[in-house]
Amino acid sequence: MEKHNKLLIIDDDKELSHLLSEYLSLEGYQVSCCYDGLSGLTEARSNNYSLILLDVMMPKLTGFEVLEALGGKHSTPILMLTAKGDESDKVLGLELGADDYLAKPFNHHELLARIKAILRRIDITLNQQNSTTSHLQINNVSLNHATREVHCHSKLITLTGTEYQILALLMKSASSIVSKVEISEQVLKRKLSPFDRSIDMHVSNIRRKFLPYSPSDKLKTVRGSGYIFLSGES
Amino acid sequence: MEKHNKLLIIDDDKELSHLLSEYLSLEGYQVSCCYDGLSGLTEARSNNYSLILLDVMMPKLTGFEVLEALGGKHSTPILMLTAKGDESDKVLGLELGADDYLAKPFNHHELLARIKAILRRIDITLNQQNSTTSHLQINNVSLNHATREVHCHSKLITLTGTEYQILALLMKSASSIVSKVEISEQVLKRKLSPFDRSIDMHVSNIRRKFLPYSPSDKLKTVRGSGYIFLSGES
DNA sequence: AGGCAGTGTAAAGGTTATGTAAATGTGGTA
DNA sequence: TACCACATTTACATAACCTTTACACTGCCT
Repeated sequence: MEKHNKLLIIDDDKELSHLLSEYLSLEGYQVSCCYDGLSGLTEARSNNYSLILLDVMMPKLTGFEVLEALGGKHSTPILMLTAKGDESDKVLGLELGADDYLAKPFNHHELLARIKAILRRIDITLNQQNSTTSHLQINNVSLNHATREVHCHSKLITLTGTEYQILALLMKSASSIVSKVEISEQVLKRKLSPFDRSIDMHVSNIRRKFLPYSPSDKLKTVRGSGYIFLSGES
Repeated sequence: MEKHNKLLIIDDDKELSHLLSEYLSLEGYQVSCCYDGLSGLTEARSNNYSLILLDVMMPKLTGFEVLEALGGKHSTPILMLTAKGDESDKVLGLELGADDYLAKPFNHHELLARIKAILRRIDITLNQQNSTTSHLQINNVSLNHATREVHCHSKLITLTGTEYQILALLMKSASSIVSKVEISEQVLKRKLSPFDRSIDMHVSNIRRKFLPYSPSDKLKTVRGSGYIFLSGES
């Protein structure tokens, strides 16, 4: 993952921009400045920055107008930085798509902390998405929830939706018994009626599909209680 | 993509919690409350919430201690909400992993706007992941977002707008199942009604157009779940 | 041992989701 | 208006799947 360190400051107050620029550079950021809304908008659209610091009161185009022009779902996060501490302005800015809103004069430590917080959240979100692809692996059996694929000893096993859900449930509760009542309610979404053999059939089918790849039966029957996924054998 | 609407309030001030809870419920959020840091921490760890509102001054465990216990990279975003408006406290909270920091007493419109801003940024980050790239290529299929052209083995394939969007969505989410509900909402911009066969038709048409150029079917049906773009074959 | 309830599983039956051709609807354009 | 491109609906065939049935078997009880 590339590092987030390119910042864009859009503010007509050159003195403040330079101060900020200097401070943030020392903190390891690469800072560019625009001194009016119009050129700021163009730069912002380049999608070349990790975060934008945006002032409201500016010639040509106000910060709010820049926000609107970018549309509410712009990919670069925006921290508004303005002299007007008015509550309604804050709400307006945030609703127009800003990610944060800091009133001037501000503490530069707080600004830095807020910049870091926004960028950190993006990193966490991105990382999390990749690991969200929940892999459930026990011994030589692995489930991929995103693709609904099951592998045993790296061989693909094709299960139906119901079979997959039952296996997933048993693996999730590995080493503890799962009753047929539970399976019926959670997977089949119905009460278990006295002579319903569906679950037995599904379990039987799962076992058959695993047979060529696995010597030992992974799904153990607990007579009168339910089934259990065995974790502790090959 | 599921909706972000579960909030957790961790605050020992029951009156405020209830007020907030009521207000946020009206705004469409599903709100839970914890009245001390310890139970709050447990709930927070459940990973069951879209966002957490966290107070600092609490019995048993302070908000800062909760933050530290969660670790700086917790997946659930946290908005700190506290009576102490001290600058250094803000910085501390943000550095410990909070995403935002609002001092009591606060304007409830601002709170709502800040909640929305955080959740919106997460949505944007997730959606954006691949769609930013104007050129998407997987195996021998390539999309050019700018011209909306599709090539397979360098041969131009002409798709209609809807077909293109469906293919793009499937490719963007390559290697994970995309449900018909998602396709309907994101491409057709409407809820999927029970006997709507439009998506099947579009997929069928896409397949037909690819047929002359590609031996293997790239769009796999996952019965009962949706479709998935296969990446890993010729 | 005998009986019985629970289980394994092959086969049959029924149900639902999907593939696709064709008909129909729709919005834009000349 | 007629036409075109496209989206949607209809209709039917098919495949995938789930459930039921039937019978054999197992473990457990007396």
